[in-house]
Amino acid sequence: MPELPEVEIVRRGLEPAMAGARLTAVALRRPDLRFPLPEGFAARLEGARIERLDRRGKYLVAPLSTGEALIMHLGMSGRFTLGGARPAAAGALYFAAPPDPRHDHVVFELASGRRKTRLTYNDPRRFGFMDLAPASELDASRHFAGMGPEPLGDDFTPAGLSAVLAGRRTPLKSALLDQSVVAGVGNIYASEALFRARLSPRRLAASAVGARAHRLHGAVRAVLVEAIEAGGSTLRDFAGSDGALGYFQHRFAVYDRAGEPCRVCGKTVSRLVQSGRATFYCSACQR
DNA sequence: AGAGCTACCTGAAGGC
DNA sequence: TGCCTTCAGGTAGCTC
Repeated sequence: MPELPEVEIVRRGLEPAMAGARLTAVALRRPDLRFPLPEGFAARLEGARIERLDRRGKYLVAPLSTGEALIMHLGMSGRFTLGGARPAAAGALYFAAPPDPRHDHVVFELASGRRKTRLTYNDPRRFGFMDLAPASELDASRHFAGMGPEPLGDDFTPAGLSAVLAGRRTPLKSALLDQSVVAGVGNIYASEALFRARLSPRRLAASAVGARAHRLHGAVRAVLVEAIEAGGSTLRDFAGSDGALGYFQHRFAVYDRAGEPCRVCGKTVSRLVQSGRATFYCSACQR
């Protein structure tokens, strides 16, 4: 489900409830998500105060008063439910979903002063995962070592992008999905960014250097910023913290639009499969 | 070393 | 209506 924009929307929704709160209890419905949870997971969390809620690529990272950080990845279908009061729209994060015993895997009890909140992690496909790592060595942790620059940060530059693409003999679309090239771009926004950059997804990555990399750099940033501003993309059931649905999907230029006319030139949008994932593009606009 | 495939797991949607 | 197949926003780990 979530790529960088959706994870960022979730982060913004959860942060007010999580930052500064204390974890008073952690309940595990099963010993693993996609991977086994780390040894003593609940015990290492209980009693800790959450300092902040950060994002790195598609990961959420919560540094704790214990010196460890809670690392969370939503996989394809992970979602958080905050509170326990009223149903809202179905979503990745919403207040008070009905209990789902089959897929509510982790339940955090939070306390801020005398206010208590429940945060539930639900994940039908169970591709998501959680981990703990020393907060001071996060960059070296197995999840973040080798991860590329944050696309909205200063470390992501046209020259840097050009340099990493230069050595890659893989289709440009596949390179964009590689989290070591740039963090947080997934299948939707890879197609969308390539359309904006007018670059073919089939083009060899090594050929997208110089001015082309410059265009791609700008396109990646623009599409991610706009998607965040739109509250993310709601394909099935993603929603923000207040239950609001993202609406960026209405602005897709090519994603999931195979057979429909290109919004720029009118030619039919094409679909192909690269590295096992669907790619959408306009063969007239993108070269 | 780098690139490409498969596995992982469940639910939704489409075809018949 | 129901059964079957296909597809889905993720990453890790295996092959070549």
